[in-house]
Amino acid sequence: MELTKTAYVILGMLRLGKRTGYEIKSLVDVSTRFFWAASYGQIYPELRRLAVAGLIEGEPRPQGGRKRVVYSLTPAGRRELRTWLDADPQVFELRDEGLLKLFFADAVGGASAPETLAAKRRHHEQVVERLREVERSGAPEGYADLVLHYGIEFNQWIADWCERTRLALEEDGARDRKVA
Amino acid sequence: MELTKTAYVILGMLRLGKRTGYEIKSLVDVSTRFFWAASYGQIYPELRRLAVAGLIEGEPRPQGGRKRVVYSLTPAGRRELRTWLDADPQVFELRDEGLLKLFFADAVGGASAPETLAAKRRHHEQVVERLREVERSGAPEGYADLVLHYGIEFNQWIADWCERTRLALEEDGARDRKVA
DNA sequence: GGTTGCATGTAAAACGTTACATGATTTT
DNA sequence: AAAATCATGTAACGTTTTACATGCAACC
Repeated sequence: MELTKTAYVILGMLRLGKRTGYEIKSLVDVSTRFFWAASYGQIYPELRRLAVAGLIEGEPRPQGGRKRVVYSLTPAGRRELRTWLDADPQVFELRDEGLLKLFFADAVGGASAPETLAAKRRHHEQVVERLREVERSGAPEGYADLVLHYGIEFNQWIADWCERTRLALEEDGARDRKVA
Repeated sequence: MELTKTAYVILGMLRLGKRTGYEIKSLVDVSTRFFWAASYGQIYPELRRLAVAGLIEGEPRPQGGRKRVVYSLTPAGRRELRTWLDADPQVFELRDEGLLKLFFADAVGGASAPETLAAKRRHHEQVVERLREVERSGAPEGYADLVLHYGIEFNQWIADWCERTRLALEEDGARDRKVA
């Protein structure tokens, strides 16, 4: 792989038409952000690099006195996107502080596990709600819709696991207290 | 938060006794790696910083001519770990290239969605198998066990979603071909 | 005698976020 | 007139990975 993953996010976001860097960022923020984020600090320099590499083309389209550049895929960029799409996905990374806290919850002098589970559950239920709002606010077509549903079901599954596990822990605790 | 998350991984790994940097890395690699990784490049410098800050203590324990330092929590370090455990988790980050490819799968000239789903499924099923091996190779106690089961169920859920969705796509495709 | 495992460490590069700076246009 | 949005960009900072370097000990 020669291009960064951010490059593919940009190529992908240009697949359906011309976009400015600002529009790309806005699209990312309402769609891929939940599984692949990108900041201005990545997007603007990457747009330059992709243009130099001939994978995208930028044309100045100022609106009034406001400078503005819209980018579009070149045939080479479209091929590059296609090649990437046809290869097996490589990256799946997770950073889950809640799970880390649960893992260490046997550390002396505390009973943090149920509260950690409750907090994690709250977090994922909030994500579910935000995604449901995205869902309501205009149905995205095709695969975006599929991915949105994945996000909802995925976060709901995690929230449910947390609740299920928290209840199991509390039952264990109750049994222990009864036995003791 | 003043400490890095890596610092808490180290404090947590020291909660049950003395460990060398090498042992901490080995523990991470068979346990938290799936939701929180750490490299030597993070661990060794962080051990220094934590020792300077008085949260851990290192004592030289060479074995033969091989230099070796075992670290343990100080009371301050134990307090710091406890405080962190009692606070709500902040970080939940995901980078899922397969989902990104699925999201863009409507790009011209390809039918990559089912193959992307199949590849993602294979990946998560491989993770499930690795985790089941960890499970067999000695039952971890307490919350580590809980987290291990989370990992298995979580990856299995994703694998199942992929298969379910892939089949739905193929049915749609079959119907389209019949109608057309 | 060679390979694997134990053990420590660093340097460079890559990656990513945050904060800042600037200024026009549109909406309230 | 103010606030929000559109639009571009950079600098500093922090994090993380990768690759390298070193050497002893244990096992085969």
